[in-house]
Amino acid sequence: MPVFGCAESLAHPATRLVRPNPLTARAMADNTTLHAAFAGQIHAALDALEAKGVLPAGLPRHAVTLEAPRDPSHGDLATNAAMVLAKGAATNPRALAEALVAELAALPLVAEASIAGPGFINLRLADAAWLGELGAIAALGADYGRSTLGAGTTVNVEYVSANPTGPMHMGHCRGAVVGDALAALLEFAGHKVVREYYVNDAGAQVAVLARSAHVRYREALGQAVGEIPEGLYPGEYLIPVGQALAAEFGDRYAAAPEGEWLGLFQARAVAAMLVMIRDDLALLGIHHDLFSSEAELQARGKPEEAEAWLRAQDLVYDGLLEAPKGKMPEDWEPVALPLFRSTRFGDDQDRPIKKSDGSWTYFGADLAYHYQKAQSADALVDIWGADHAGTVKRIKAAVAAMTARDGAAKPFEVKLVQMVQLLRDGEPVKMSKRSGNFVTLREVVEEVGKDVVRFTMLTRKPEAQMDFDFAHVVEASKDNPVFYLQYAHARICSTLRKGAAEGFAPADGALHRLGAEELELVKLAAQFPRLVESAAVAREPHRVAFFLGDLAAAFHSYWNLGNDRVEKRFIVAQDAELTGARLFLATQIGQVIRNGLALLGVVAVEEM
RNA sequence: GCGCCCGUAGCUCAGUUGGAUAGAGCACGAGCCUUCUAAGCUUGGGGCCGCAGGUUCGAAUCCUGCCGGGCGCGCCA
Repeated sequence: MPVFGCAESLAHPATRLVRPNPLTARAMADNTTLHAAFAGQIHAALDALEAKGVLPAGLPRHAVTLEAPRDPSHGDLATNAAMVLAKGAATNPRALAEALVAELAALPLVAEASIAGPGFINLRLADAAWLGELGAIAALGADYGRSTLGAGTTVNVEYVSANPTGPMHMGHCRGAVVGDALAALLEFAGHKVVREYYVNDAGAQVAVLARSAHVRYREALGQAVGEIPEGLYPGEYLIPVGQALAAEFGDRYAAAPEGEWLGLFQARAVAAMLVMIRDDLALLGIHHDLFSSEAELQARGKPEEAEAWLRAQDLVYDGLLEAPKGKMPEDWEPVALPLFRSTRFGDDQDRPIKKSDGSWTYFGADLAYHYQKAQSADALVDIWGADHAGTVKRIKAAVAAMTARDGAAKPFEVKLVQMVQLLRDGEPVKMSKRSGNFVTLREVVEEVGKDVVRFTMLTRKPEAQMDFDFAHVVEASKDNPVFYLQYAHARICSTLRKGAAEGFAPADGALHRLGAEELELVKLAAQFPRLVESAAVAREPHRVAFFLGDLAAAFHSYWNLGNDRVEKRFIVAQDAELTGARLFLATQIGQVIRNGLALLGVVAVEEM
């Protein structure tokens, strides 16, 4: 991440960056992380070089980075400043690095500053710097890692948005979890977040739902309906809907023409489906702030408004729809339809916003819907299944066009979530849509548990395909990342319990007693605030899961030192001072694990 | 045919948005339990980062073209 890029300046206002020594107890209380503090120090050092005339004033610093080197032997922090700025300073990287090192080495918490390779500057921090971070974790507790990066701007995250025609199934699961974790991550990173669900209650699908409910309604009235007709939803979940309709309306609509009951049954059935969907989502701990109805959007004339404005801009015109590019339908005929000029924004062809019967296409309404969302947010994120990848360009085009209406176009991203293949003992689980025999979210959550489902969905980057094997995700071994992480936390808790039973409490009075191995653990945990920020910027919650895996591994590794060396155990009975410091360390590592798991919506268990 | 995603150890995947000698788990080999949970840890071998060019101080990462896999390509949603 650029030290002085725009994200960084949002997060850490200039006043903080120029503070002479941010690494003080007071700075810690302000939630200044070590990383942010040293970004400021480098800035200050470069200013000093400018003042001395070593560096020309005003060189762009956006490419300057400060990061923890991959190889810990290189030090705690590294910057490429000398390499990046050497050309502009008309000198070579090493000469500039030497000048910069002289400035940085003088800082109180820098133990060592050295030049490496082509001109990297490696900083090794004093132990006190890391021990201070341990104190910061304790002071901030559940807020450790919380960032001001988002600067209070509002991000609307739309996720799930499954058609309200049945229960949630596993096809919806990954997007639901990724969206929900992303929402939590953005909130933690300082954004206001709106969690939104778009209810497609206006299209052909919900008419089919209403007809299906009507069959179940007649069934509830005692009619023999036989097999559910082809093309309708056969699922048994509509039986109670039919019963409720029968109880409410008696036989009034049993033989009535469709026109008399379709709208009514549709509304009743959609409402019932939404109750069911919310219950299903609640099983995963997912709660949206807002359910937006497509039918309502249309009733308020929003698509018409959008069309009128787009026509005025010549972004919608009446034209001939191009033939589909793939396999050609036999009944294809060219028709004139109102088309949005998405080709101007890189799409392959212009896209219809209305059907030939005058009703809105999904896209036509969706365009107006996104404009509606943009009015109350600074940025939009949609989480979609990969099967909708083909429509990304048109909606991005539409949002760019529509939001330009109010000034600059709003940032808008579509995150595609790839398919999950369900396996049972290595064999694909067969799903037949025709019979309505899909694996529901509820079944899976009830079988393996909420935490397992959520964590597993986040153990892969969203755009990579994933297998979900029922046997593997509940396995109690280190092969299973959910378990591995929970086990680390449970170990910490059991250690604290045992310590308490023996009369020891965590204490920060003698943290200097902690050795090199303990500091390694602290250094890793201290990466958490920066990780939160980079994961939020990238909109990638899975990074939190991977970080926690690394932290758990480091913890288990440290723990096992005690196998061979009794003096490295957390509880050293004859040394209360050291035990207090170690238990303090354990407490704070546990805190970071909890904070990370909280972002993922996973409960940290205290014993297993 | 076109668009999007993916291609990294035998397998499953990370890779800090362009940084230093590309990492972890599984599997395979060798070790560690009188213990705060061995449900764990240590250690060894294993790589043309799909291929070929390009951009620059520097590429697994960015650009172009191929190859292979997945998803999609009606006025459906």
